[in-house]
Amino acid sequence: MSTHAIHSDALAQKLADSGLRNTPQREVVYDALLKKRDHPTADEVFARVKPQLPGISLATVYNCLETLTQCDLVRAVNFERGPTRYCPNLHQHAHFHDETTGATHDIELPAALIAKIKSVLPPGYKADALEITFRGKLPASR
Amino acid sequence: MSTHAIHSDALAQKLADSGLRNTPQREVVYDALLKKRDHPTADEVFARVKPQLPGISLATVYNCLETLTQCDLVRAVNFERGPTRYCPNLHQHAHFHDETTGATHDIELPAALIAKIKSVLPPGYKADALEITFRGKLPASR
DNA sequence: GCCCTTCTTTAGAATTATTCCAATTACGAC
DNA sequence: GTCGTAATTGGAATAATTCTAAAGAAGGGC
Repeated sequence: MSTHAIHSDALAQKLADSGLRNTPQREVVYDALLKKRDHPTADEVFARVKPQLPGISLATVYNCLETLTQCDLVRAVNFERGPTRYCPNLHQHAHFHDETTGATHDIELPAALIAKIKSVLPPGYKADALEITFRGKLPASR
Repeated sequence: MSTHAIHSDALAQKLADSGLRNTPQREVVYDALLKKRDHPTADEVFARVKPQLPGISLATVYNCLETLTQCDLVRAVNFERGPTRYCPNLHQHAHFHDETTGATHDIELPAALIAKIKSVLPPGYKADALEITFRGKLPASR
């Protein structure tokens, strides 16, 4: 079974779990995120799926991204006031936002560190989500 | 010397350092942030300063907040797609965003932990800024 | 297979937060 | 005082996203 098929199954499964239908639009949007993991914006996703589904609308892309986020297949990421970006990496991870290129890199976080960070919360605080973002410049040589 | 005067001096000083002028608008905006540290939006700041300076415009509030941020007197904070919020706490700290009330609480971070977090970055990555946000629910009893 | 209900998609209008712009207004230096 | 720059103002403009109403599939029960 190809990687694509595995992911496609995961999509169908997760959608079914939430009582939602699998549609061509949702498939191509999810596919686009998996194929190029550069944290695209909704607009960028729209541009990427258009060739495969010329009739798709931007509103649908927004709908699909929202649905995928709800199903925990995709994570929405925000950097300051910029447009929301989407990331199919479900692993708990941080983001490094390169100010020179505007690119975003995933930074894996050891589970122990995450636990340690959550432990600074005062008693009674319970975190459902933890968002960690670095901002900086990468040497141009990369 | 009152706390206010100290802060007012800090404002004048920092502005002068950047070759900027101190204006009544900048003073009341900064004052509003210091007086009620609940991470207000630009709109909220606008509403709070209006009584003291009825002629002030929303554009000016945005300008002042931007200026204060540039001078490192204030930090701009973003939660997902919401409006930018402003925080006069310059201490390195994280934010806890309470999903029930929408309130934001500052979480102080030990310097050692910050260092540890930064140390997970691969070689070559240099972080100028680090943003840490928790999202969750606080017991209603608070 | 057909009908009914529900879920999706679509195009375009509407909204929200923010920035831009051009025209005053206010300082500070000389 | 005058001049040049900086700051403020109101309104128009923009960007990203959401809303809305209508049309289009898709299953389930018969």
